[in-house]
Amino acid sequence: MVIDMNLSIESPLKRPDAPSIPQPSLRRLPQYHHYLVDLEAKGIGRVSCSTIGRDLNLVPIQVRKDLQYTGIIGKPKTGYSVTELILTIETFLGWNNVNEAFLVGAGNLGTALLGHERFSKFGLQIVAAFDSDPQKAGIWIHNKAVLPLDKLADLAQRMSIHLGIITAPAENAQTIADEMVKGGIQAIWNFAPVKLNVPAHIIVHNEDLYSSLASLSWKLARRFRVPIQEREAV
Amino acid sequence: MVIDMNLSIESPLKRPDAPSIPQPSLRRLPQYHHYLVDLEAKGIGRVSCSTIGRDLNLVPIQVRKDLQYTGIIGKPKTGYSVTELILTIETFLGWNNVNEAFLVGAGNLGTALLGHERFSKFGLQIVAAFDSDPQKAGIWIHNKAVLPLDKLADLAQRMSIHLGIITAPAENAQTIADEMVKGGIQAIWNFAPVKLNVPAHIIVHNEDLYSSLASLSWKLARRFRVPIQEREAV
DNA sequence: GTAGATTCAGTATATGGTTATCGATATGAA
DNA sequence: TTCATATCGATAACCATATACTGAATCTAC
Ligand SMILES: NC(=O)c1ccc[n+]([C@@H]2O[C@H](COP(=O)([O-])OP(=O)(O)OC[C@H]3O[C@@H](n4cnc5c(N)ncnc54)[C@H](O)[C@@H]3O)[C@@H](O)[C@H]2O)c1
Ligand SMILES: NC(=O)c1ccc[n+]([C@@H]2O[C@H](COP(=O)([O-])OP(=O)(O)OC[C@H]3O[C@@H](n4cnc5c(N)ncnc54)[C@H](O)[C@@H]3O)[C@@H](O)[C@H]2O)c1
Repeated sequence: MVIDMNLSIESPLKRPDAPSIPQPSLRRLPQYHHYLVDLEAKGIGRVSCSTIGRDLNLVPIQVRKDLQYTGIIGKPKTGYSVTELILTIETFLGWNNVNEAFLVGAGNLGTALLGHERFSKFGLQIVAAFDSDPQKAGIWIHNKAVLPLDKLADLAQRMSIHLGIITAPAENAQTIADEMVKGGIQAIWNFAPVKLNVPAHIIVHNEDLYSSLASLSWKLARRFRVPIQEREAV
Repeated sequence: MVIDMNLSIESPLKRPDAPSIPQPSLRRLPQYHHYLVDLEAKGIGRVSCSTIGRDLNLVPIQVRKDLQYTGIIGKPKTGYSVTELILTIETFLGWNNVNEAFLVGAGNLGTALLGHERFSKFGLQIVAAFDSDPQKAGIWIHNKAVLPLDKLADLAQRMSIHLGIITAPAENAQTIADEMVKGGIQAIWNFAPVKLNVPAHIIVHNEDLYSSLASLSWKLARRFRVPIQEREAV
């Protein structure tokens, strides 16, 4: 199983396919992309790592390193073509090709994701939702059909869906993952805070908001608990 | 500004307060917590790093390292007391104290967060929402009042709110952050995919779903693009 | 056209986090 | 009690990533 929990919980037991780009760099690319799209909208044609670094609070060298992984080549003194750079990043990330996805768990979070049209700009197309709640099966949310869960495996197979999104309660996530695997889904974006047991070839990407919350609340707690001078010294 | 973008975009220009615990370890703690709560519910009283590692797909040594940061002390041969460990993690993360928060942007994502009661288990209490849309100001979402944005600064000050959550469109995020700072808010959980400019002492934690999506779609793209043998070799 | 400044690419070093090793200690069986 | 085993805590080695350095390329200004 290719686990990647927010960069931090990649299974150290086995690393079958070490990435050709560091995870941190990979995760910075969308930042650059967003920034570059802004630049392009402003009519700016070329940009250097120094400029990007200044605007995004990163050291220029790191920016250059990150961009190098995408294969872009820049010109000394002038930097990179903004348009070319955007395209290179999009190609590198596979944002030019559409990934059709099924979402399971049409609750609070699921509804939010279903309603997020911008995902389509980044190659993500949620084509249908599934829910075990009979009240929800049959309704439409943000123009997407909500179907009963037992239809998933068959449909995924017939529609060649490769990506599954889990936004159901943690206790049901494993069952849902099993169903997805049965349907031939290759990758799972898991918003439930549990470790999924899936076959080795399945890509699992855990999106754990509690991890973030932990980081945030720790910092906040430290701020109000620890005296200033001690905080600086740590 | 203490920037932490998903572990990966911490500003390298200045590191005023290096953490006494590595970010990855910090982000793993909620995992352990979740797992331990399960164990406790099953009536299991003691647990070792080996067991945790086996169940969570981590090497035991890493588990031990992570737990050591919290200050817990275990007993050789038997491991740690589950209850004590849970309490230690909660205390370490500040989950015992309540963080009251304001949320700005009562749209898709904002509504999902407002409806997530489990946050209260982890010390996060969203007490009110704000929205610039006059249609939304005045209504209630998940039992939380939605107020006009211009009330934020004053209310934050009077209620001593220290945490702000931004779930508004990217283009308005900066304005909202400014307003939060004006209201004396100390930390911002930012779901909009932009870099915020705030004073140095403000903690900013960016939650960038697009980063995750990038990581996921890159892996997926690579899987379908790159031949197997090449993939293994990288 | 040349000097100087800037930035790129490639290589090297430093840092921080992960993994391994070692001795110490608690438990349970002989 | 004594021995075998599992696990802890601390220290050390290792690896991935971040940062620094070097030389070449390009532009601007004179
Ligand atoms: N909402 C948030 O802000 C938030 C924050 C952090 C984490 N999460 C996580 O996201 C997940 C979903 O959260 P939510 O707030 O949307 O919950 P929710 O209760 O609003 O929605 C869950 C949905 O999943 C459906 N469901 C339950 N079991 C199912 C099954 N076996 N198959 C298909 N559908 C099933 C339910 O009918 C419901 O519609 C949870 O795991 C939660 O921990 C949510
Ligand atoms: N919904 C998702 O699944 C998702 C996924 C990834 C990222 N995001 C990000 O989260 C943010 C919100 O997304 P969303 O889907 O909830 O958008 P949304 O359009 O549904 O909601 C945005 C809300 O913010 C309000 N708003 C706009 N300007 C405001 C201002 N100046 N002050 C206060 N409120 C204001 C709007 O009235 C609206 O209610 C965006 O930045 C988006 O990029 C959302």
